[in-house]
Amino acid sequence: MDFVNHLSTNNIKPSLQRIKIFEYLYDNREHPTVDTIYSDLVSDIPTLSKTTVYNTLKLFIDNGITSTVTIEDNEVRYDAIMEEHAHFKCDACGNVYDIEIDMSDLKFKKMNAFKVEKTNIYLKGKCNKCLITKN
Amino acid sequence: MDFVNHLSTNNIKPSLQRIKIFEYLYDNREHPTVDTIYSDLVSDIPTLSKTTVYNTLKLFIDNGITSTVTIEDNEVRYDAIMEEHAHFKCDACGNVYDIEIDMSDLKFKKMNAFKVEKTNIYLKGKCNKCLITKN
DNA sequence: GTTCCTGCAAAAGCTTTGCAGAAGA
DNA sequence: TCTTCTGCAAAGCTTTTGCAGGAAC
Repeated sequence: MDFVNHLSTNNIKPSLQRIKIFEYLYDNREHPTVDTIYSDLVSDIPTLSKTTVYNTLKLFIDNGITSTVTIEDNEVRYDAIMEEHAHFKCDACGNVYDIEIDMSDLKFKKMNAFKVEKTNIYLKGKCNKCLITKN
Repeated sequence: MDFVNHLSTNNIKPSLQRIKIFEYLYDNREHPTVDTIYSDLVSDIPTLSKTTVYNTLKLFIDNGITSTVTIEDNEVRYDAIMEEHAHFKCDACGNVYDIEIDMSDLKFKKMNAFKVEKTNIYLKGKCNKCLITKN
């Protein structure tokens, strides 16, 4: 993926910090938190600050190239994939996985009067790896 | 509903604060935040503190009679209904509505290896009332 | 009397804001 | 040069913790 071009076409000037942060989000599909993003990138960009990470993520969200994942109450995670999909968090290992979903399967009762613009689906349980390890 | 009995059967000693907080949650289905619960109850119990609201909600959650709703990143809401249902938040008026849902309609791909223990579905859009008002 | 509950005050986190200097066009 | 971006420091919020007094049994 051409990150510079992707940022530019979404009205975001491709500064080094912005490129690196988006690249990180795109490559790390475990839906990192602000803290994780900062910690992992600060070795690469020693002058990086958390403020910039916050600023940049807000910019990405405002321009529609990133979305937030709040599968847990006390942590906000970030996701560079904008196609509709569900998130699954394993209670045991803490990893968050993407789950493909066909939204057309979803049928809600009493919804005729509501205009749904966004659907977020969060699942919790045990992932394959942890189920095998435990048994 | 007999709140005292409901708390007792769930191993929660029914103090005044606990009864009032659960009653409030049960009667106010707009899924209040800690702040709303505190503000609305402090006139009834003048000595009430937010610490107690936090303590009590944590106790309710630990004992399975309340769950959290994090439809928005920056606010945790609370819900006294434990049956599975979806939540719909109206962007316009900010209200959160309960939506009945038949979970058996949900089909996920690639889920054969995962053990799903909890499903949270959050919808956003415009509610009936706001759609009518706007047009 | 012993145990549990409440709530004040302080601490701890996370996120936002203000602003000055740096970088880029 | 002018505009935009970055990042330090401080402020603002929400939530948690420590602890002492109080209530219940």
